[in-house]
Amino acid sequence: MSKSKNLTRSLEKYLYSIYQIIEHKKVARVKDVAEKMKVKSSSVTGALQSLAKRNLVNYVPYDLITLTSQGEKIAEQICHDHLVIYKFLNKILCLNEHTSQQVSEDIEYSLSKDVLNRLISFLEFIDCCPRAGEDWLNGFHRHCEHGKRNYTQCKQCLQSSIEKYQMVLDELETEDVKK
Amino acid sequence: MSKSKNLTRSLEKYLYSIYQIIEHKKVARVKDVAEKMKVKSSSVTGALQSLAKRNLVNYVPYDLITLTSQGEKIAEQICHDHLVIYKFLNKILCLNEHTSQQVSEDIEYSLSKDVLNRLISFLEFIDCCPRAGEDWLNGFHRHCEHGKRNYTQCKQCLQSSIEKYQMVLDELETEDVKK
DNA sequence: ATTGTATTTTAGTCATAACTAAAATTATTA
DNA sequence: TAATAATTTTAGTTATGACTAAAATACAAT
Repeated sequence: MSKSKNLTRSLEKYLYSIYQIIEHKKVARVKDVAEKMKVKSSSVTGALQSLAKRNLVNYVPYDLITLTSQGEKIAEQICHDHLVIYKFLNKILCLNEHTSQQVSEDIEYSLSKDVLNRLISFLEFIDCCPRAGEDWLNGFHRHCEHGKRNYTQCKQCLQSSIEKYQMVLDELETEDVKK
Repeated sequence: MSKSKNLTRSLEKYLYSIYQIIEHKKVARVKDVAEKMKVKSSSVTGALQSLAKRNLVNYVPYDLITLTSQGEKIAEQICHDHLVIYKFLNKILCLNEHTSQQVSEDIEYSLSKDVLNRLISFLEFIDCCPRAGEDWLNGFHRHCEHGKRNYTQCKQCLQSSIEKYQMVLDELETEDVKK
């Protein structure tokens, strides 16, 4: 019933933080959330009351914090979306773990399902397209460092690509024959 | 002096909207901003007063809205960042213009210079790496529609890639000889 | 069990950023 | 130019989400 629509960005972050704390430390207390979110405990209480109204956490004053199944479902979704963006930033754009983590948390809430699905597809495609893959990404990372095209490396890359593609073609041929 | 640090997300959006309106219609009035931002005129007045305090707009009650050179500089930066994200969403992820526009506006404020620069590099790389380019992107767009790898198309793609790479290699060779 | 420390909550404040309704100003036109 | 229409501003309200300070509760330790 109560859609995630009503959830503000701030509350989503609280929910996600609680989920993570429970994952790591088994139980979550107000203090943990306050520390994680760099916020005062009193602010956490306010958020908990809001989340409880929306049936996402079981709020009992002075007690440990737990998520309702609904809250857990949303947190898992957030977690998943988060990971997609993290992977894109870290694996494709080759940003360090810390930056990727940070940015993916900030960004996530403003991305629609459309965009997230395209990112997932893109990650898949990089993995499965013979023209992309690890070595191609390494090419990109060199490009980031050196700026412009390096002729020697470009030649080497294309030569080994031709060999690799030939092999993939042979494999595809074999699979075709089997059928 | 007064850094963009003080600028809230909301005010940045106002600044950007004003900039765009001036670009398109030569002059900006409160009403235009209100319409563009889907907000009441009274909210615009409040924002203008805030922006004026930060020396980003020249606010004279009842008069036309103009940007200070400082405000213009920031707006241009926003515009630039915006375009980078738009291109990534539209050209690489192949999202339609409307979605790309929408999302890039929402997202932009949560991306650091690091990320934006990497996105720029990535767009450049897609353009200049012989293993990527238009036809490769088309491959990705097919992948988005069909889901998994299509053997026939994969074969065709690899075969024509081999030919293309050979040509690029020849070109590189020629350039090498010149030197 | 009482005292002292931790934690959590309540109550009240502040800033942002939207809103409505009414007043003020500017523009239009009869 | 006087009246009407359109625009803009002011004043006051609301919700979110942070904060502080003080009160309430829980936990530990003597």
